[in-house]
This record gives sequence, structure tokens and C-alpha cells, in this order.
Amino acid sequence: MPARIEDVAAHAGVSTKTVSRVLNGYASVRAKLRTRIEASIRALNYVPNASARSLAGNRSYLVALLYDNPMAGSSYTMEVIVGVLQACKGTPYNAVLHPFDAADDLAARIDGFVATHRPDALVLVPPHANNAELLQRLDELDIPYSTISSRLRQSRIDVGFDERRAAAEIVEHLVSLGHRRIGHIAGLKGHGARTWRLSGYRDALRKAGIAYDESLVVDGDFAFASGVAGARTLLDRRRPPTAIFAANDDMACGAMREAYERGLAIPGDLSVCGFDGTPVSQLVSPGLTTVHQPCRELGCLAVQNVLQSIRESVVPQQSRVPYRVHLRASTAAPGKP
Amino acid sequence: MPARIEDVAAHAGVSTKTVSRVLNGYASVRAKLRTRIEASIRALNYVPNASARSLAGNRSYLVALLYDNPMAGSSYTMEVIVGVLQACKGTPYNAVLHPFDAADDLAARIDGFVATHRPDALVLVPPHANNAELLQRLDELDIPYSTISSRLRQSRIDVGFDERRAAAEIVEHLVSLGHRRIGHIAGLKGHGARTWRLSGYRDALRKAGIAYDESLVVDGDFAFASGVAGARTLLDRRRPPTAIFAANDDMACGAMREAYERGLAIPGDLSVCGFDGTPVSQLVSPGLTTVHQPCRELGCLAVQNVLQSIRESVVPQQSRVPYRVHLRASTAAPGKP
DNA sequence: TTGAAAGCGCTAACAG
DNA sequence: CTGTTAGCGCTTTCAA
Repeated sequence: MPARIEDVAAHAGVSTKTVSRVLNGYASVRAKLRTRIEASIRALNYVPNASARSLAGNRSYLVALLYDNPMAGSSYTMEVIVGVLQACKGTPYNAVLHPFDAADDLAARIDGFVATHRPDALVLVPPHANNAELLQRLDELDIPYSTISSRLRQSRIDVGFDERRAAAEIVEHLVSLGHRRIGHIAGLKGHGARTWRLSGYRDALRKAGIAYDESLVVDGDFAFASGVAGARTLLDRRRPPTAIFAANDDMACGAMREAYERGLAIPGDLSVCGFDGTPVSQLVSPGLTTVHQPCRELGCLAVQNVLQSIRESVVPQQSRVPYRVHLRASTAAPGKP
Repeated sequence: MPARIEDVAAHAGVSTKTVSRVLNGYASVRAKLRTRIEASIRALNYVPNASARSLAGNRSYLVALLYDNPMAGSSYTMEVIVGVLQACKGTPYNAVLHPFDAADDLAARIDGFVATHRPDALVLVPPHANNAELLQRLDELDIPYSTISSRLRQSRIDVGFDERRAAAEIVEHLVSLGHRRIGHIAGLKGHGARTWRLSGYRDALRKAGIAYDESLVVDGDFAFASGVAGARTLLDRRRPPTAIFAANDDMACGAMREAYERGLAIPGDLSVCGFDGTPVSQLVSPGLTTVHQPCRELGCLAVQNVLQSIRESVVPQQSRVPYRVHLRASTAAPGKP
């Protein structure tokens, strides 16, 4: 049977409340006493019981990560999870994962979840991060949350990175290689990611003095197949692009597939670049030029910010984290073998 | 303030204990009463408080998934997590994730984790699933666990699939295409996955009457770079193989990279196949022939089996789940363009 | 088959 | 700065 707080109190010759104070980091304990108690804790190998703590303290020490049911190997979610767990490490908080089907009556179902687990805070990733109804319900329940890459400004705690700037940067790279006809396979309509990346694409063209040609922009849905289809459409144009910027890596792989099927060499006949910096971008041949989305950092910061807002009851602003552009072999000057 | 069990009892005109019985599925409640109580539960929108439940019942309703810190987008872990969460859905159990660095003094650190969270059960994936010291400590703590793909026979609850047979099957496919010189890039020494897949490779050769040629087998470590290096070694042989079977998809991608660098066409000049059926196998061009490891099913079954062992205190045996071979464009008859 | 009372291990008030 | 007392919401004895 593990030691209880009472055992520690007896061992140290103090009351349980004082031990509790030490446990919870209250300043009002004399250094000498604190040291003695900490020694007892170690001596007895004491670890507080999470359930008892939550029940009495009306706190769960739980941070819930709400995400949609991840389709085929969403490394995005996995990476965010890693960041979230990392942020919890060393704190009394723990993470619970909760996949919610996006199609569901989310705002309603959230109540049951909150009632059972009483998470102290939530972290939302897209698309939930953009679900206005859901966020409103959370506000009503008065439970702190932070969103990752929310499109909505109403969310007060949000972490993200400058997707628009990142997209512009990668397209500027294509321009600097000499490309003038640059195709874009856009993301799913309604997603912030689509809008930002498309805007960045246009920013770069504008900056380079290249007229926006809407025949060079096709819709995708972030899935591989839509990248294949998008590339097919673009390459069938009378004057096909010499480079394609896909709004994510999976679609970029789709474009590479279409090029492969047509016998087009990459980057000789066509340059391709993606977005997200998923593991696959390093595994394909040639390696895919992409911009790495700092998922871990986002997950970590989302937790840190929301926990800070609980502690200090000060409302943190939107945070931006840096991204990195990876230049690989899938992009080169047009016509260069 | 959410409803408490007391409120439900009052609403239904029974004692809290009877409500508790219904909640916990005890048979000894008259059907009529049960129905009435269930109605009250719905009416009040009652959900039991997890902390109170754990504290009083000395149960946590938690299943802990122990995995090693996942490197770059381990879709394996993610898929297992999805399966674990799926198995918890609809049960009172919840999952907690716990990444443990493999190098650590695991058996010792597990105590603190168990003391804090009191998980009712654990699920272990490799390499932890093969950590004899860790399993022994869990036995001492008398906490039920199930392993996924454990190499060790001492683990009583284990789920996996027939990796050896699967590997043999994919190599048989290469043989059936006409390949006689088939290279193998093996996994990291000490891993069950290495041993089983290598054995399957040898089984297939034996069955086809092809002599085992140790110059066609090179060591890898499951990472992309080792696939590149392995392929380089194999292709530099005086008589290089016409096909390469890599022990996982990442290394197969490495082999494809090396072929790409040498200007070798796949599958015209070299057939390549992998193992695991990770998302990348569909994204590369040409699509990678591989065998799909049923990670979700494994995670799901691992939870179901261990929970069943708690309920029925009957020791389930090792379970095997089916796998699927995916034939894609990376394999063809030797010399066929 | 059902109910009353006694905790589970901890923290929150309030005193001292 | 420290201790006492009373619960948190549920399940578990044990009795009826």
C-alpha cells in the first residue's frame, strides 16, 4: 500500500495540511519545515493520489486535447500530442485525449465529457478550433481553452504560426529559381489553412510582379488523390505551370505521382513543393521542398499558455511560433534536368 | 453544477446505493427499478464524477498506454492510440498516454506512475513490451497488462499478427514475379520485428528452393538512412539483387532513394517492397508494395483482452489478428520496364 | 433485493 | 505560519 499524506505528516511531525501546502507550492511554509517535509516525502516514496486530489480540490489536473478522428496516419495530430505531453511533463497536469467526430453535435456532447472528467483546460486543434458553436459552449461552461491555429478571432488564447508568410516564402523560393508560371493546389474550402496558404501564394506573386492567373489555381481537399487530380488539371492546361505549390505534403505527393505517371522528371520537367513538413516529405524521392509546421511547439505552447492563464488569471495573447523552410531536391530552375 | 448521484436517487425515489448498482451494471436490481433509475439519469443528464468514483471504488477506470518517445511521426504509435481509444469508447474506461524513454530505468520509474494514476490496466508496445524487467515489476505490482507484439512468451496477454508469415508472403510474391536474387535490409538487432521478418524472408527462399545468400542481407535500423545505406551496399555487390525487401517502409523508401540517385527505374531495374503499410507507402511514387500491419486492431484488441481479464479473471491467450498484403507498382518482373 | 452509514485521500475553510 | 474540522461524490461494508 502506497504512503498517504497522513503518513508523510506523521513522519515529518506536522499536520496534513502543511504537507498539502508543500505539495501545492504555497509560499507560506517556513523553509526549514518545507525541507523536512520534502525529505519525508522522498523517504516514504510518497506520490499524491490523483483522484483524491481532484475530488477534494475540485480540480482534475487534466488537460484535454480535443481533435477529430484522425484519418490515415495524421502525423499532425500525433505531433501535437507529443507537444502536449511534453508540456505536461514536470507539472501536476496530465493529458487526456479525446477524439470527437467533426460531424457530431459537438457543442452538446462536450457537456458529458466535461461533466465526467472536469478537465481544467482544453486544447483544440482544427477543425474544432474553428467551431464557433463549440467555443461558445466552452465559454458558457466557463472552462479555459486554447486553440491551435484558429481562424476565429474570438478565441482569446490561440497559438499558431504565420502560415501566410510561410507560404509566400516558399513561393518566393520558386520565383527566385526562375519560375513564372506557378500552379497552386489549394486546400479544402472553409479551412483556415487553405485561405492563409492561398493568400501567401498570391502575396509572393504580387511581390514578384507576376499576374495572378486563376487557371493556375485548382481546388484540393488536402488528400493525396486530390493532389493527383489537381496536378492532372494543371498539367493539361494549354500552358502548364513549370512548378506546383501544393497546400500540403500529401497533395504534393499526389502531384509527384501524376508527374511520375506522365513520365515527367522532378525537378527537371516540373518543380513541386508542399507544406507541413510531414515525415513523408523526407521519404519521397526526390526529397520534397516544404515548410515545416511546428506542431510540437504549438501543442506545447497551447498547454503552457492556457495553464498560465489559469494560474495568473491574465489573458495571454495570440502567440506565433517560428517555422522552417526546407529546401530539398524537388525544386530547381525550370527546364534544368 | 452538474447532478450528483444523490440527486438521481432523490429523483427516482431510491437510495444512492441502488443508483450506484445500476451505474455499475449489477444484476441484482429489479428491472422496473432499473428502468426508473435510468430514466432519472437521463432526465437529470447525470454523468458520474470520475474522481469520486476512482477514490471510493479504488479503481481508476484508466488504461495506460506505455510507449517510447515517438521519433519523427511514428504513425505506428498513432494508429495504436487510435485503436486504444476506440476500445475505450462506450466503456467507463479512459486512456492515458505515457511516453517513457526507452533508455530509462523503466522498472523503477513505473512505480511513480502507477502510484499517481493507479491505472487499472496497461498496454505496452515494443520495445517496452519486450522489457523483461519492466514486465516483472508489473507482475510484482500485480497490475494487469497486455503487450502488443511481444517477443517474450512470459507475457500472458499479448496481441500481434503473424509477421513471419506476412514477410514470407511478400517475398513469395517477388519470387512469383520471377526474382531469384532478392536482397533484404533487416531491422534493428534485438527487435522481434527484425527476427520475424528475416525468418519469413528465409522461409520464402527455402520454399522456392533458392539458396540463402548472406551477401544479400544487410543490417538496418528501421530508419530511412539505413535503407539508403543498405541499398547502396546491395547494389554495389558484384551481382546485385533484382529486388529488395526492406524490413519496414521507411527503409524501403531509403532503398527507393538510392535507386533514384543511381538513375535506376523502379520497378524496371529494381523491385522494392516494404513492411508495415504506413501512410507513406501510398504516397511515394511508384506506390510501395508492402504488408499492412493492423495497428488499430492490435491496440483495440489489447485493451479489450486486458479488460476482459479483469472482469472475468480468466487469462486470455495470445491473439493474432489478420494482416493484408498490398501489391503496388514498386514490384514487377525483373527487367520489365 | 434494497438502504444506512462509514470511509476512500486529499484540500478548503476557518481558527489559532 | 500552522493545525483542526469538515466535506468533495462515490462505493463499500453490513444490516434489514
